Amino acid sequence: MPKKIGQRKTQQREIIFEIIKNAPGPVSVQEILEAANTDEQSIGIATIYRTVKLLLSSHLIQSVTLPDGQARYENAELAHHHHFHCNKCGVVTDINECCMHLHDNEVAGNLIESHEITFFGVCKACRA
Amino acid sequence: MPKKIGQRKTQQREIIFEIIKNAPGPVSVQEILEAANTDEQSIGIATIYRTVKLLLSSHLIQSVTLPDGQARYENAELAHHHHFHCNKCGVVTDINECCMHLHDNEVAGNLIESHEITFFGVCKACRA
DNA sequence: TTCATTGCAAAGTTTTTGCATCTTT
DNA sequence: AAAGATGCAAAAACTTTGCAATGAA
Repeated sequence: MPKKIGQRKTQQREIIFEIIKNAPGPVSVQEILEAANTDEQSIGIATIYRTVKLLLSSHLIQSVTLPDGQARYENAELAHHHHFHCNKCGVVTDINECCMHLHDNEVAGNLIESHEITFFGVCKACRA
Repeated sequence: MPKKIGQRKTQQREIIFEIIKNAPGPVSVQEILEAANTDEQSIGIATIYRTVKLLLSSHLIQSVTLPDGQARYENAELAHHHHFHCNKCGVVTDINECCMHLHDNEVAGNLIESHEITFFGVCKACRA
């Protein structure tokens, strides 16, 4: 399955896609910007926004909108999972367990095809 | 349970809270602004933003983020519920049943304080 | 060499803040 | 009268866009 990112494969696009793929949870544009700007490399904010849009329309990443209203992006190839949002530090991480068992695919007369769960609380690090 | 809105009860705060409470669904800041500015009354945008924050921190309203990424607000007194988003007609409805039983208030080392679930599928009307 | 892509800076949007004035208590 | 709340306008924050320079093919 060839991954096509725009019409040309550039260093910036590779880096941005890698950052999103390797993150422990969905990342915001600000988080991508910080990760993309190190001593060795530097990517402009406009490129980040443009690349995120490009990756979205190529279905290589997908957006996750949590109840905090902040848009975040994650690799589109991930298995079914949910998200945990720390009320203290704001970090969002993936939760691979799914405690919902939809034997019942119907709720209140509606046919359920999928679901998204966001947990809120205090993360492992903030509890310490 | 007395409802305290800030330290003073003002007309603006009453109006904004009423708009949110009486709306048929969660409303955005823009929608509140439009509803609050009629021939008879006029409320500034800064007051809307300030009041929404105040109502949120007083837990009189809560924010809901629909798949369009826009932040919306609803009365917090609605019982614990979730949302169903119809993939066909786009309508969002409340789901009053909660099939999640968090006997376990810890997941992957994180302390769980609350959760939100969004179901996606085909609504009752679209199935007909 | 060609032309898509980048980075900067300017322009749009959205949200917050400072401050003088107004209103609640 | 005192102190919180409002409205305006300015400022800050967040996104998008134009354009000359750059770099992938």
